[in-house]
Amino acid sequence: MAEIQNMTKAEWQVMRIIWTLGQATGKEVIDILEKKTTWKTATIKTLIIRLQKKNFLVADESNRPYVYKPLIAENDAIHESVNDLFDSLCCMKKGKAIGDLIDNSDISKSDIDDLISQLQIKREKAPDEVECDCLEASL
Amino acid sequence: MAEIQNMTKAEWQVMRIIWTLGQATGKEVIDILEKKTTWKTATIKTLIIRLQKKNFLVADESNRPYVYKPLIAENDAIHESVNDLFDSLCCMKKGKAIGDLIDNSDISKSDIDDLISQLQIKREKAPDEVECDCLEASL
DNA sequence: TAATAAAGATTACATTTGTAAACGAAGGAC
DNA sequence: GTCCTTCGTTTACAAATGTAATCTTTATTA
Repeated sequence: MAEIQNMTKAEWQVMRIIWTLGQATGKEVIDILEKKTTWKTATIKTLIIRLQKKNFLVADESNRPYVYKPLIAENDAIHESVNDLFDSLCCMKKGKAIGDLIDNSDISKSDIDDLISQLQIKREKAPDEVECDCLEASL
Repeated sequence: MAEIQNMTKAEWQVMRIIWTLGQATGKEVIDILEKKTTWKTATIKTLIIRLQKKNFLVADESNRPYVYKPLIAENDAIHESVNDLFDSLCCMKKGKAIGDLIDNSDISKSDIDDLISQLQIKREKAPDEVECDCLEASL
């Protein structure tokens, strides 16, 4: 039970809108995504339906048009997907990968401050070396 | 030309081995992955073939057994895939997402030091706020 | 050199994903 | 109340992916 499926990139775009608005009708999602993408209405409808099947969205059907609400918090979804990707990286490379992300992301001063203090604390117990695990049995 | 395809998670496991070894025969890859996974030999062979078709691997066929070599550097592949994921996140959330990754990754002291100084430099020009772009046309 | 083992190539098939058209039901306009 | 327009549901279909068996060629060994 509690089928863990994953969200595709296309589905993710739909979720972003609903997360940001808190909830949304199909039309709201469609209007926004037709500006952001080249997708047809029908495509977006399909994505909404798939998100419901995957239990990422639920429709409030008490009124029409239906109002869709997220069943997963944006932060949780981000946590899942980012860590899922990092799980498949060589653990020796993760530090540099994070550096690469920092390079390529806009981050606010206050977030930067948080990251710096987080790193300072982490540093105390950090190992001198992280060993590559690419050839080991585990996955 | 220069078809940009992406590496699936399964394919990524194959590449990790070849990156780590520098190059490898099919048998080497198979031996390692049969320990790490439940995949059958045939499955792993398929993955190797697909990686060749996608131009991530090339086989040196001058001798048998063939020796497979990467056509993309591990760091470049990591760069591609992490940034590709981050591209679809709400830009306001990226700082916290990085914090989450730091929490969940083992990072060596020296990598942490590098990250801290990188952040200190970045801080100078960092904005006070990063605006959410989830509803904007752009993608 | 005939038999066997190993390595590589071909084929297979279900599921997921991208992308969308067509169809049916509800609500609004006349 | 009938007609049109939304909105939601069903169906469609190709490409990618996970997962693997089988066939063929090369190498090894008796």
